[in-house]
Amino acid sequence: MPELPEVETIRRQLKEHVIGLEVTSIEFPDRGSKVLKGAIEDLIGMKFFSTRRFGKLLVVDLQKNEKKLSLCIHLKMTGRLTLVDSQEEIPSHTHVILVLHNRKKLVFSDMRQFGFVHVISTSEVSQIPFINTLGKEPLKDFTFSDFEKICRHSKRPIKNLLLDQRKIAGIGNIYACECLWIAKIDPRKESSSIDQVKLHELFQAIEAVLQEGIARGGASDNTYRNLLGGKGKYQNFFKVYARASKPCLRCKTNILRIALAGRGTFFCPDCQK
DNA sequence: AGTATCCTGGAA
DNA sequence: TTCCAGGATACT
Repeated sequence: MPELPEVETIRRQLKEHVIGLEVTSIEFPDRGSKVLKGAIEDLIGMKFFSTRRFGKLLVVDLQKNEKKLSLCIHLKMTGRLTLVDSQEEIPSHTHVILVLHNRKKLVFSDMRQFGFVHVISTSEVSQIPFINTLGKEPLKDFTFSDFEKICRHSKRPIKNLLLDQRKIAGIGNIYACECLWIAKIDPRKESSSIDQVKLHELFQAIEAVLQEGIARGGASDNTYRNLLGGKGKYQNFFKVYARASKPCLRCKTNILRIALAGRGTFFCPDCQK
C-alpha cells in the first residue's frame, strides 16, 4: 500500500508533470463524498506551484497572485492519484477531477474511501495535527542517535514502533517487515532490548529499504499505481513480505505469518531473533 | 499499550 | 459466505 516510497514516487511525478499547470475546472462525480474537505472549487484558476511530502501525506501547493492554497492528500490504502488524458476513461471510485489547462485531468479515486483530499490555505499546512505529530523523516534528518532514543524508551514490539508515525514518518507494513528481515530482528522483540549492533543494522536497513523502494518506483503488491497508472517494481524484490510458508531466502526455514499491531507480519522464525 | 473502526473488492 | 488487505484515529 502507499508508504513513503510510493508517495514519494507520486510526488516526483507531480513535480515533473503537473507543476506550472492551471486548474480550469473541477468535477465531482461522487457529490457529497466524505473524502473531500475544504473549498476545492476555489482552486479554479490557480496554478500548481510546489509539491511536498510529510511521511505518507502529500501536499500540493497552488498559487494565483497573493492567493495560496494547498491540497493535502492522503492515499491511505486504496487511494490513487492519476493523471489521465482528456479522452481517457476516468478510474472507478473517483471522488474529484481537476481538469488542467493542457486538458489532462488529475483524478483522485479511492475504492475504500479511507483516504482524503483536503484544501486549506498554504499558511495552515504546518499547523495541521497530522504533520505536527509526525516523527522524523527517515531519509532526511534522521540520525542513529534519534533512533536509539526512540527504541530505548519503548517496551513495545519493534515492529509496532516502526509503524508508529509519531516516532518515524513514512514506514508502513511492507517496509517494516522488509527491514526487520534484513536486520535479522524478530518483529515481536521488545524495542528497548535490542542491542546496539543490531539496532544499528536496523537503522541502516530502514534507509536502504526505503531508498530501494523509491528506486524501483514503489511496490504494487496489491492496488498501488503511480501518477501515470503504472505499477511499481519493488514487489518483485520482497525478501519476506507476503511470503508466508515459503522458504526464507537466507536459511530456507518457512516464513511465518502472524498478526502484530493488527497487521499481517511476515518473518523468519529461525534467522530473525 | 492494545483494539475496534472506517470501507470495498477479491480470494479462499 | 467469510475472511483479509492495513493507515490512522478514537477508543478502552
